[in-house]
Amino acid sequence: MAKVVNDIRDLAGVLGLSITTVSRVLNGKAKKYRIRAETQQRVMQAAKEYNYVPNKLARGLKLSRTDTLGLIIPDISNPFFADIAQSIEKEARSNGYSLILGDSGEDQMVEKELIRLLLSHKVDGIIIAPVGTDYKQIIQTYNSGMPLVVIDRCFPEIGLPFITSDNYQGGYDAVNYLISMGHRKIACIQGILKSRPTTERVRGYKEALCNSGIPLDDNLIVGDNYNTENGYKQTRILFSMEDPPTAIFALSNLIGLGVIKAAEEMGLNIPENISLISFDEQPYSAFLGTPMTTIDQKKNEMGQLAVDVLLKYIGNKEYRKKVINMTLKTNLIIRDSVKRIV
Amino acid sequence: MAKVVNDIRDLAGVLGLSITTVSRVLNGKAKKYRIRAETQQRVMQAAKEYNYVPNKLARGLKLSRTDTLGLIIPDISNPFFADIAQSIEKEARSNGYSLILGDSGEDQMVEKELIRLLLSHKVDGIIIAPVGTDYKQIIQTYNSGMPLVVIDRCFPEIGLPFITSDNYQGGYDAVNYLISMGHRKIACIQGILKSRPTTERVRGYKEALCNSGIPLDDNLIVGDNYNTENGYKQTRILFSMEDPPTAIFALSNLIGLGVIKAAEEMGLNIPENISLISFDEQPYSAFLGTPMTTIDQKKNEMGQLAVDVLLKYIGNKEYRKKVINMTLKTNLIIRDSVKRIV
DNA sequence: TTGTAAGCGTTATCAC
DNA sequence: GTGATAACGCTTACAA
Repeated sequence: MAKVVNDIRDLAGVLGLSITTVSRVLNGKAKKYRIRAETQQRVMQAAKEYNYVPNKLARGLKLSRTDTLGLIIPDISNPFFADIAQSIEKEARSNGYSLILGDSGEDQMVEKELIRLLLSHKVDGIIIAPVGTDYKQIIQTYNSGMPLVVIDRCFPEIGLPFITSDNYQGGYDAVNYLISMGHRKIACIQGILKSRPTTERVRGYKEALCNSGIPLDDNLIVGDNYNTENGYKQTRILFSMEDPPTAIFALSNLIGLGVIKAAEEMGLNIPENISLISFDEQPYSAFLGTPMTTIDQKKNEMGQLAVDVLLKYIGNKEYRKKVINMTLKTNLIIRDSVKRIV
Repeated sequence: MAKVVNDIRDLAGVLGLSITTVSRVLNGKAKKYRIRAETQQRVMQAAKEYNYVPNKLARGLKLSRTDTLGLIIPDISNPFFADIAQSIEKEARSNGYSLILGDSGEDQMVEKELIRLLLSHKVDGIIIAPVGTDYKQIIQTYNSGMPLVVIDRCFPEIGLPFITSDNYQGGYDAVNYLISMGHRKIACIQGILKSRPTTERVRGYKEALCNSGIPLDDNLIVGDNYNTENGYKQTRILFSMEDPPTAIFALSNLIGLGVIKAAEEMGLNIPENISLISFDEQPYSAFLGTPMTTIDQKKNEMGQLAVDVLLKYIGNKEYRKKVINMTLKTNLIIRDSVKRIV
């Protein structure tokens, strides 16, 4: 490896060929231009030998295509999003795309900044699980022509393509199960207030109660964040009431963990003193102090579908006219955290 | 917003200024070139109004700098790496860098492909938690001049900058604690065999035994992967022996989960029948069936330091001569998964 | 079957 | 104070 090759120009120089020919071979257009088999061989071999790596900046500038997707999520340390990110990265890569990752930290301002960054990096498309409260910039980005798919925290009212779980049904199933186990005083600890997963799960919660003729008690619908602290805090408050609920419906795995922490501190046993059902199945769900009854979401499918839909938008401008809205079934996993009461 | 501005050229056109002037203002070189305050105002305002986003491809091509870092990790669904990724993304962004994420899936071939991709995207630097067995391409990338920092799975023998936990001390502390609780027959379920965290933790394990005069039994050192399945499988095997260990040292949080699963299936109680201590503290560690005694690593610090060191390499070519090797203290968190025996 | 040259959107060098 | 222009590395009409 005597000469160092930084360029397609260098490579062409070494080979005594023109840049054009080298480029054609490297891009698999050899037969289209009837390039001699021997020439082809030599080019391929030299590229390998000199470890030539094409410059995607230059390529992108010329082709208006960077082979790069952007992903924005609210919290990668939440295993729900980590799993989604993993399936997205895998699906993207197997289609030849690299992934720029942004973690908004549930912060609207950071989300805005991240979108700008992705635009300036000229990503070919964006997958975003938004903070969930303000969609102005997202819709604007979409309308500017950028292929974009929303996951999890969707805004169905504004015609953006999205892929999400059937949060209504999940909420309904969870609460209906609690009711079938004899519970009537059921609390709901919400995630971010105006986010779709929260509103839909709460809608399912209400509908399940209603269908069983259980009157709604607004004092039992509490909280405003998907994180552990919120689960902890709200549980402490709920159980300082004179007539606490017999069951809690936690709207995320992290909230569920917070409930457990609070219960432990208060010397309350799950499910003896509190029944608990939580959104998001996790590897550890089965191994908790009380194996937890959960609502499982199809995270892998969500990620994969998001990429596949996005790639269709990218590959076919006409496809944009079809607005894709997918809703994925959830799955109730029954374990031991809900007690049958009389 | 009548005219759509895609370009600095368009922007200059709208303003009736030259591209040069606009570029200068936008890059904060206004006073250096003594650009009139009014002109400056007009440029800034128009950029905002027309929502001009600079093209980082063109910029990168010109400046040989993309404001982009690459991160390669073996498994983002492992919360240990998810946490690290989060701190890296945050630290990178707060320094003006975007992050390209690759998940190698513990696959050497994928890792190679990902490195190539990062190179072709012309990232300014790379942070990598390698699969851990083959470092040929990594060292080659480093030697080619690419700023690069290795985390977690380091190769201290080859002079690459790295940041890792003090895995030896962590292993020593864990096993020493088990010994102090009366255990003498202690199994160790390893992660990937030649990876540094495994070899170092095992070294700590051996040293602790040795210091207490407990003879080494190679049959108790088993397994070869950081995942749950390995923990499960090895525990099943260990407890099919006629004289099983009284304690298990699990070399990752996922392995620990596998141990729990196996124990449950075999009707064995933790810590009554098996004592367990596991590497990696997680949010759920305290809430498991038996709250788990763990070795905590400073994940946030690791991510932050990795970025900071990398940025120094990027900013100062001379800095390369200093090879940075950092080792972060671990922390034993005692809970209930280890029983005192006589 | 291969080569020449323009252009992608920026920034930096030189000129005015 | 401001502007014209070359160059970054690549792809692709257009030539030959």
